[in-house]
Amino acid sequence: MRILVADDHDLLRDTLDLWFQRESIAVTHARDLVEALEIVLREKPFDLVLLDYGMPGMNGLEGLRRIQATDRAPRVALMSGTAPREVAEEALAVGAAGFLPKTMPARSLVNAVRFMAMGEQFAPIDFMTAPSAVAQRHPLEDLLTAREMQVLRGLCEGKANKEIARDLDIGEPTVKLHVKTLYRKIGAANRTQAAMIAKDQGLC
Amino acid sequence: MRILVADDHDLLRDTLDLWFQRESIAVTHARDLVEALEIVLREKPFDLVLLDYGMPGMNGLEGLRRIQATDRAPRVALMSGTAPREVAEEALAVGAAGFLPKTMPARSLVNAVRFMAMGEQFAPIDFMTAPSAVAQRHPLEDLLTAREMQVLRGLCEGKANKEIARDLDIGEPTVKLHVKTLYRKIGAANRTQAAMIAKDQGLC
DNA sequence: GTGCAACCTATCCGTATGGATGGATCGGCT
DNA sequence: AGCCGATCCATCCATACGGATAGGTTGCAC
Repeated sequence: MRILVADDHDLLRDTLDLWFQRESIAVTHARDLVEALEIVLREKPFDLVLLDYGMPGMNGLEGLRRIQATDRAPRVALMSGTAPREVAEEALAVGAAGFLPKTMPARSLVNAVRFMAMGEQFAPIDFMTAPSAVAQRHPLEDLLTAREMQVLRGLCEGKANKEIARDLDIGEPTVKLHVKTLYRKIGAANRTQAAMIAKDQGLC
Repeated sequence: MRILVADDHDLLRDTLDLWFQRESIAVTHARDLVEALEIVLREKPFDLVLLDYGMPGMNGLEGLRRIQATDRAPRVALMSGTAPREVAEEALAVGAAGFLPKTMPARSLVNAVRFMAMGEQFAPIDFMTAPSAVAQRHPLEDLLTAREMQVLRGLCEGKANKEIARDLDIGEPTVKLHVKTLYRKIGAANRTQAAMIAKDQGLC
C-alpha cells in the first residue's frame, strides 16, 4: 500500500513513518500543498493522501478540493490537531476519505489509514458526536453583566419578574431594569425572544 | 479471524456468511441471545461478536451488557436496521465495538468488521451525524390542534397575540383563546414557557 | 479626587397578557 | 336528528410587562 503524507511538521511525519514502515506501508512525503499537488500529478496514484489541515497552502478546505480536482487521488483524508468538528463534517461531506485528529493513538491511526484505503470513510466517533465544542465561548456572556445573565436564566425558565426578584433577592423594579437593558443588548423585543435567543446560544 | 454472528434472520445470516467466507473469516451462528451467551462461554474467545439489536432476548442494550459481562468477548458490536442513532450512541458509550446499520453495503460491513476486530470503534459517520432522526413524531403534534400549532409557532418567534392574529388572519380574542388552551395542554404557565417547551420538542 | 460602569430602588404610564365568561358557526359522528 | 370538537368572536378584569425617568450606592480606573 502506498500513501502520501503532506504535513509541514517534521516530527510528526517522522513518527508516522516509523509506524507505517512497521506495517509495510510505503510513505511519500510533502511539506506543503503545492508539493503535494506536484507529487500527486507526477507519481502513480496513491491508495490514500493525508493532508494536514493547517499546512501552508491549504487555505481551509480549498486544499482538499484542489487535490480532489486532480482526479488522481480518489482517497484524500484530512489531519488536524485543532480543527473543530464542523470542519471534519464539511470535509466528509465534500467527499474526503476521513478525518484524523492528531490526538489519536498511532495504532488507531494506522488502522484508520488501512480502513480508508479500503474505500471506507473514517472519523473518530467520540470526536464527531461531541457537542459542537466550539460554541465560541458564548458571545452573550461577555456582552451581558453577571446580573443580567442571572436574570436571563430566569427568563429562560419562564419566570415572572417578581419570581426572579425573589430568587435573586432584589427588588422587582431592579429586575425590570435588567430585563429592559438586556433586551437591547441581545436584540430581543420581549421576554420570549430573549429566552429563545439564550437557548440558541446554548445557555439554559 | 473468528467472529460470532447472532441474528434471528436466516437470510441475513446466510448472506453475511458468503461475504465472510470469501474474506476467510470464520463465522459461528446464534439465533438468539441465550444461544449467543452459551456459545461465548463454551467456545474460545472470538475476535468480534455481532449482535442483532432486535433479536429475541436482547431487551434493548441489556443483551449487549450481558455479553460484555461474560468477560469472554471484549469486542461486541451491535447490528440493526431500525434502531435510532441514540441507541448506537449509548451502545458505544457503554463500550460496544461498533454499530452497523443493516443498510450498509456488504463490502463496507466486512471492512468494518475487520476494523473493529483490530480494536477500533466503528459507526457509519453519516448515520451518527444525522440530525437525531427520531423526534418520535413530535408528541405535541397530535396533542394540539392545527390552529394551536400555528399559534404555538408564533409564540416561538416571540410574537404578540395581535401579530399572530394578523398572520393567521383571525381576531386577537381567538388567538388568546388558543394560547390559553394550548398552555393547559402542554403544561405551560406563560408564553415563554410554551415557547421553550416547543423548542425542546424540536418545533420552531 | 473625578469619572464611569455596574448595580440597586422608586414611580409613572400605556399596553399586553392571562383568565373567565357567553355565544356563535361548521363539519364529522352516531 | 343530536352531539361534540374545532374554530371563531366578544366582553370583562386583574395583573404583568415594557418603557421612560430620576435617583442612589458601590468599586474600580485614571
